[in-house]
Amino acid sequence: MTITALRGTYDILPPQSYIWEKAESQARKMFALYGYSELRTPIIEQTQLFSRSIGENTDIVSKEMYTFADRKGRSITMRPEATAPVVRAYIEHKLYKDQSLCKFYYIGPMFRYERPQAGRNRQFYQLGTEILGTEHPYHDAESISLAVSYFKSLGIDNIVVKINSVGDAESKQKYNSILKNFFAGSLDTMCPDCNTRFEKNTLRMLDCKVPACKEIIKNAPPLNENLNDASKTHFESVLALLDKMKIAYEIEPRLVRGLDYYTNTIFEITHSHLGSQDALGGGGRYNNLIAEMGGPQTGAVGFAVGIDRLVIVLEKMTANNSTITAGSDLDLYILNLDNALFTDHAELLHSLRQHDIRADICTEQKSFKAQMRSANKANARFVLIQGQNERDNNIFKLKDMINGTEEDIKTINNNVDIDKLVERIRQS
RNA sequence: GUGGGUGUAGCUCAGUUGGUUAGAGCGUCUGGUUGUGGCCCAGAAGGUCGACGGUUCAAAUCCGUUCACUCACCCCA
Repeated sequence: MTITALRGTYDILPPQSYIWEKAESQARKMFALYGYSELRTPIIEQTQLFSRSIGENTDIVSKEMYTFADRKGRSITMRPEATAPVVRAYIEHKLYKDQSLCKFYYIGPMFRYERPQAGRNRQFYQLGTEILGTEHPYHDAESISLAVSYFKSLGIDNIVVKINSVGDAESKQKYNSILKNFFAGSLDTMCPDCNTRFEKNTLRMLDCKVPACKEIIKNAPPLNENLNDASKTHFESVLALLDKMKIAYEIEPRLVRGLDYYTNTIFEITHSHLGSQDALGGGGRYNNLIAEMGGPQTGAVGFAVGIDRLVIVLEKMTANNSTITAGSDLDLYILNLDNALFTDHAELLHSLRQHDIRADICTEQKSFKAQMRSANKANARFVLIQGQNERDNNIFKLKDMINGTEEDIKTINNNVDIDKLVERIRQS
């Protein structure tokens, strides 16, 4: 039996890899534009980091983590998300001492042990940002506007920004008890999931899709009417900034996220071309996490984009119009017509590449026609032809593959004037 | 973890009520007069029919088991 990639993991082959490169390089451009610096954290961390930050009772921690014991019996987990590691690094290196505000971005693989489906894998990729050391509503709005601008810069339309506020710690706690009181009487008519959620994460009952539960949820006291003044003001400021930036959004009072650390603003960006896993990105504010993890009491906000899902959308776009194309074309392809000349050609190839000419050489001894076919397949702009005939006449032939013409390039002792040749190739 | 769908050539897929040597298109390779690509034409290579077991004179086809892929639930990016 041949060895295959693990379930939920996959190889990214060309030409698909060009789409990934494009998505990532465009992200780096946008992050630079908005003043973010890259922060790379390890893929493995102490298990505690995630169980404490994301929440012991969340789905991610309770059933989806890649956790194992290392050779000394320590519990190690492959990161299921990047916010906790970034916060850990922020605290570990006391970055809050350098400046009041830190703006970071990250790009890399994350791991969750789930059943794979459209747009969901066990090793998946995220790019995202975190702004640490701020409670200012502007930074909530900037996170959203950055994500939206990034998608637009890739030519993606049809995105929907969904936004909500879960309020600060005080509001969350208060609303939680209001909800418990409300649902307590109806538990026996609600689904098993809702019954466990009632104990572990009451907020998420609002998100249930079972029809019978929905009926009951409809009459639940809405989240946004139970925010305290500070939370309400913060949320309104965020919305006002989005309005100023002309970023469209939908307020989703039932939007709840499955990570415990969120406070105040939470948001999600969805796209209609995706399957049932339609969230292209999401994020929110976490004002208490840094303090809970042993840092100063200071706020932060961030978002993450699922690159796998983004690539799905981009692929569907390129199927219609080819905005993003593969780019492995050659400037020059050197034929191999006579073994005695091969080392000369290899030497020439080497110096052409040192002059930034994209070039390659045929190493197979096959027919002229077959070598020309290879040159054509490699999408070479020019083909360099030299067999014994040309060698005897002290020339190379340079064939233009677009119009089919050939010209002679003079050689002395089978050396060309490399600068002239480079210039000639660049002209086209 | 639960449920549905699908496994035949490198890729996309045909394959009759079980019946000779399992096919097509695309791709690959080689030719179409001495050393010239694309287009066209010809030919070739390439398969343990996902794996294992069963029924049968005979299985890609029927049955069982298993694995993988895929979609959905849960949840998330």
